[in-house]
Amino acid sequence: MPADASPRPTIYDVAQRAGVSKSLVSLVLRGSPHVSEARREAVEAAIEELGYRPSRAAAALASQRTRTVGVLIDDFHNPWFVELLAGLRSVLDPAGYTASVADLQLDAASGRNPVDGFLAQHVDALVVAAEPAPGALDGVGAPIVVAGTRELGGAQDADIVAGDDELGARLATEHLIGLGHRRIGHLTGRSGPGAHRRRGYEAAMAAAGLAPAVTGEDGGTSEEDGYAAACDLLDGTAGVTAIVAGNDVMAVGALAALRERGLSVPAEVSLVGHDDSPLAAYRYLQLTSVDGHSREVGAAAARALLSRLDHPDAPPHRELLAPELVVRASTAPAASV
Amino acid sequence: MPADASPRPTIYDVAQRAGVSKSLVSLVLRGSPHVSEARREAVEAAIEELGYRPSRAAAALASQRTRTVGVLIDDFHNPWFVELLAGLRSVLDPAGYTASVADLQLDAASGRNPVDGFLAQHVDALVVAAEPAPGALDGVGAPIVVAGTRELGGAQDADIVAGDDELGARLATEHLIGLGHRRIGHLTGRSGPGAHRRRGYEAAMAAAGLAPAVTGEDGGTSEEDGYAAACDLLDGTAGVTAIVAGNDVMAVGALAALRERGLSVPAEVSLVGHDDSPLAAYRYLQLTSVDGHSREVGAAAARALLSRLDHPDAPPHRELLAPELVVRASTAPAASV
DNA sequence: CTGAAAGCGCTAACAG
DNA sequence: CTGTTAGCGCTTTCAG
Repeated sequence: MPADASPRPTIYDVAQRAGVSKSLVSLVLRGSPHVSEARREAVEAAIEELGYRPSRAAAALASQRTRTVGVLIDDFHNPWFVELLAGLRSVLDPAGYTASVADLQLDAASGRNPVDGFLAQHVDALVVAAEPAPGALDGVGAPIVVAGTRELGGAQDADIVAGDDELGARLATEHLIGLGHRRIGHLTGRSGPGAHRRRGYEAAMAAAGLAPAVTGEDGGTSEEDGYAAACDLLDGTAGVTAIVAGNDVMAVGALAALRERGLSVPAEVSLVGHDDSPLAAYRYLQLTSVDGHSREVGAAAARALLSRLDHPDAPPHRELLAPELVVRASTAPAASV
Repeated sequence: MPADASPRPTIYDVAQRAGVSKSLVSLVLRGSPHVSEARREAVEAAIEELGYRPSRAAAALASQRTRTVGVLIDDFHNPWFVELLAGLRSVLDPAGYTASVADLQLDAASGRNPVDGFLAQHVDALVVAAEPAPGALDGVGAPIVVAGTRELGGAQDADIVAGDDELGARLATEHLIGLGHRRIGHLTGRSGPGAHRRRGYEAAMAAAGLAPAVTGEDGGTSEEDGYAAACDLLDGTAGVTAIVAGNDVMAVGALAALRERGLSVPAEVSLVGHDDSPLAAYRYLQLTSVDGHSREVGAAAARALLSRLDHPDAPPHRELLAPELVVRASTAPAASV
């Protein structure tokens, strides 16, 4: 008999070793309550001794479900997704689901369609934490929950869980107004959250009877874009004493623009970021920022997903979580002139 | 024609629609050359019309290989992995392999063992871009390549591809020495790369006949740790005019410590980071940093993986890529006293 | 509660 | 080049 290299033990081997039938092993694996204690232990012992690991592929094929949910991230470079993912997993894991993550940018770079990948993988559901191209989600059979953003790429019946970006920007702006600032600018950029944040800023300004000043509408949301938008703002509008940036990275860009012009933060100009990323907490930056509670958003999205899986025909679930302003050292009362 | 709900089309449906046998469809899928042009087109048309997607699960089960490689990341918060992953995928994708990514931190948080997950998934190989706990890699049947670090968690026969951290730190230190600095400190931290970087720093200092000053050996490698180590260095060693930080994030921590002490960068103290992360390139920071070429490391690791898959018994492959110093605005000639 | 039997959708080894 | 034949390892009826 040829010495087989390492024939992975199968459920069959486990059954034999434990002296039971394969079905019983399968039941134990799935945690069925209809198994006697003695047999369960025998099976578990056999599994342990053999180093047996159930084959996902076989299980998926037989059960027609993978217990895997695909998570679509926009860009691994934007650390925003980490907390979101942690939140998702905090409820998906205990429920026995596995998260499979893909990055839109990376997939685009290799000319792949991540949605196709997930479909080939037979994911049971999709979490979209990105703004997919319109139509990219068409024909996905699985349930979809859009997390962290409110743009559904044509998936009209998708569930949505996101932070209330509009409210977040309003909080930031009101904080500045409360500190006595009157000429407050906003750095925006092309993106779903960006549009909502801008609206929040404008609403707060209008409510206080102040004139809005927005720059960056034609740009993106990177550090570079933040720098450019801040330059436009500072050079175009006189007497700005406070800035609401579209996100933390843009705020760091603004910091450079301010320093270039000899304006100190927060003595001369106050600055608020958005996302409360690790960046904002760095001692060297100490950015006041809006915490969107992404972790909670992730957890809520996962709960929505689970309930959708149970009730495929329930009406779309739409949930907006309230953000919170984290005040650090980049904002201060307006200098009394 | 009855409107079928959505029984995913199978290879069988495709065959029928194209008027060929299932085997032929399978051949087309695998891109076999032994198929006539006409039939290939018929099959492709049928696939298109039906919206057919091959089932990974079935393919994996039947072929006993998943064409998937598991990639173990240390922490999604550390953006270092993004380029590494991009490099990996740039060669894995064209070869028909899929990368499945797991984060050690996240998995630990949910009490999961990522290696187990990959094994259950039947990955064909493992890329370890992290420092796994000793023994965590025991009993993995699949080939392992350690990427980006040189610590093999007990996987003695693993292939290794990494940046030459020792050389990187030497380059950084020599750059500073070349600028006329004599009292140069180093901020280290507990980590594999950290140890190598420290050695590089010490070697360069010794070669120049300078006394080393290292702090942070008991800490980690975060911004906070960098701040603490910098405080220790500045308060413990008089006249430091340059600092080699263990990484960029630590360098940002050091920036805070320097500012606290009224020391300006680079006029009074020069600072070098490591990793050339996006952080270093921010206009507001402009950190001179060591670029480890992670993208290239990733690509090389993937190549090593592919060749290992072809030659399971080849001797271990060990490859160290040379890093490069990126000079920005945080370093300047030592003030002539 | 347990065992037997029938596939899930695909690949692979052959014989036409 | 094509069709047939077996399974891959597991879940799932369905009888015992």
